[in-house]
Amino acid sequence: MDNLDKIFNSFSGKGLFKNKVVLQSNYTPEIITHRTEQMEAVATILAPILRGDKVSNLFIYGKTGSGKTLTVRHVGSKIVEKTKNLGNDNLKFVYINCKMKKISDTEYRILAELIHELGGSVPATGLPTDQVYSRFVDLIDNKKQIILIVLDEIDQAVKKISDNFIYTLTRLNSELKNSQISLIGISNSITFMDNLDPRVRSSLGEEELVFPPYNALQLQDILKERADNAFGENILEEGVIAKCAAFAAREHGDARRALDLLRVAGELAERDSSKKVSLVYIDSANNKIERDKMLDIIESEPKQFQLVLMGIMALDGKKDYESIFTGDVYNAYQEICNKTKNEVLTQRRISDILAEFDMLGIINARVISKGRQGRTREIKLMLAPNIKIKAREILEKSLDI
DNA sequence: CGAGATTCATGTGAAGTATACCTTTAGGCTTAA
DNA sequence: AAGCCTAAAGGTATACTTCACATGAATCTCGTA
Repeated sequence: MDNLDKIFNSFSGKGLFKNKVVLQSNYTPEIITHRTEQMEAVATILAPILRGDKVSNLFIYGKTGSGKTLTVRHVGSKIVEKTKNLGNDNLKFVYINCKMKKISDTEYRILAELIHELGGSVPATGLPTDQVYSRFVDLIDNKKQIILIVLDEIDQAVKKISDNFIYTLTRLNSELKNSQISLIGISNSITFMDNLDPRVRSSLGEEELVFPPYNALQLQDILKERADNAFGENILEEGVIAKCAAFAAREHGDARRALDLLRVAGELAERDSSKKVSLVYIDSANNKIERDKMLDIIESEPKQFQLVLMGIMALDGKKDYESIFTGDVYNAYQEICNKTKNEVLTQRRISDILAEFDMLGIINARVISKGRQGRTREIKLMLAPNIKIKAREILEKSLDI
């Protein structure tokens, strides 16, 4: 039997999964475990919508994977359903994730996305921003309705743009004759509100809600709940769920992470044509997730960013480099540009690119002063060895080296 | 020997430039009555 | 005459450049004990 047969066989038999969708991150379960309190709180705040009243703006904190998005969407869709049952269609529920790079990292794009979600359309660029606002107003204000806008990862948006975007949005209410806008902001940084314009803070923070992270036991409950649907009988080895929960609990109780772990572990086991998901698969799953995330980021980076990264990788690990400095990176980068016939950018720009890599966690850079030898960034490549190799392959392929 | 002054290599902010799109508008051409 | 197409004019976003100034500790300088 050759390898292909083996691969196909492992898929043709009944796999380990009964229903894999349940473990995917965009799946919305019917029952949301350990979040009843928060759901009720959100519901209470949103309830006035049923009487057609405007509701307070809501602000929600909580670490990633603490069920914020899930809860809000769930309550949102319930309330939309409810209003429909009451014979109204005067509620629009719009969910926007400000972090998805393609969609929204400028005021313009968020607005465009908003309009798009509401059934309108705007070009990707070109209009004066205030024109876009007036289009938005036109679109909304043609009848009496309530617009409930959820801005997920709002801290990202504010960081990239500025907080008067939110201010404008809240102020829009005074321009609207018929409809009303309510905002729900979701953020995973607790400190986010602190450095906000006071006016914005007071208008956005009319109601606040904190989602505490799940602890390991709660994570276990969530995992069990879903694993029952996702896997067949007796597929999971004893302690698998506990281990997933423990891993995720270590990462500030990230439920999404826990589910991913379980799913990937299942996939790996299946690929091995194992009959069971055993504990070791969780470790490999953990590595794989880490790696895939990084490699995805690297692959989708623009060309110049990749060139810079290539420069860093060329220096990384060389004996004569105790630590890497901006100037070294710039030289290596120039060399690579010349070799690959790419345009060479200024050092100023490279400085910004390095700062962005730092944000992404691909490198760790800190500004140090070397006295007479001036000031510079001390750069460390933060990729695990096995990732480095893969990353290099990806870069070479994409840069055509 | 110690306090300031210097200095280096870059960080960082502001403002400007080039390019790629977008809308609006006006003029010219086609078309149908 | 109405309708349609096209090109020019006037905007914006994005990625980058240019210019100018800010930094902060090792090192130098020089007065003093």
